[in-house]
Amino acid sequence: MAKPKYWLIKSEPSVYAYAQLAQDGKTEWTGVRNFEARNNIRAMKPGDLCLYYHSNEDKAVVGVAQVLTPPGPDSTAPDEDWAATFMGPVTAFTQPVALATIKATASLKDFPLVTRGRLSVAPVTATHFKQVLKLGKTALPA
DNA sequence: GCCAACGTTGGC
DNA sequence: GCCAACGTTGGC
Repeated sequence: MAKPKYWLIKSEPSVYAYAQLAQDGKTEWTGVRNFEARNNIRAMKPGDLCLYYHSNEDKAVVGVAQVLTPPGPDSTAPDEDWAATFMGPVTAFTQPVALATIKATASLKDFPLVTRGRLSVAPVTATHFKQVLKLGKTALPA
């Protein structure tokens, strides 16, 4: 498979937590209602890896998800021009990486959670992705 | 629960 | 095409 791209996706744990994704095995990632986030979804391809951030209650990156399908229309808004993909679980972090930790890490100064707090789907560099994995004390499954 | 940040909308 | 008003998000 081609080299994956990396993303940050956000969800409120009370709406759809990572544990729910792990339990479901896959879910349609819907509800994005922001043009920039939509365009980011449209740039996704199967095999891309996503850091999964819990906003509000947790304020921490808690795991890694992966893109399962090419982006298509958001089935929750069939008459509007939005996008969605199916996501599957990859691994939960051994240790969640708190927003405060990310903000306190100099090399993550440009991480999208810091610079673009409200963007729900954002690209992440391979370097940042690896750093967050390390902070989460987690390795990707082989 | 408050408020700051920011994206979107709509009037001009 | 600008910009003020508004609504929503999300950290604190």
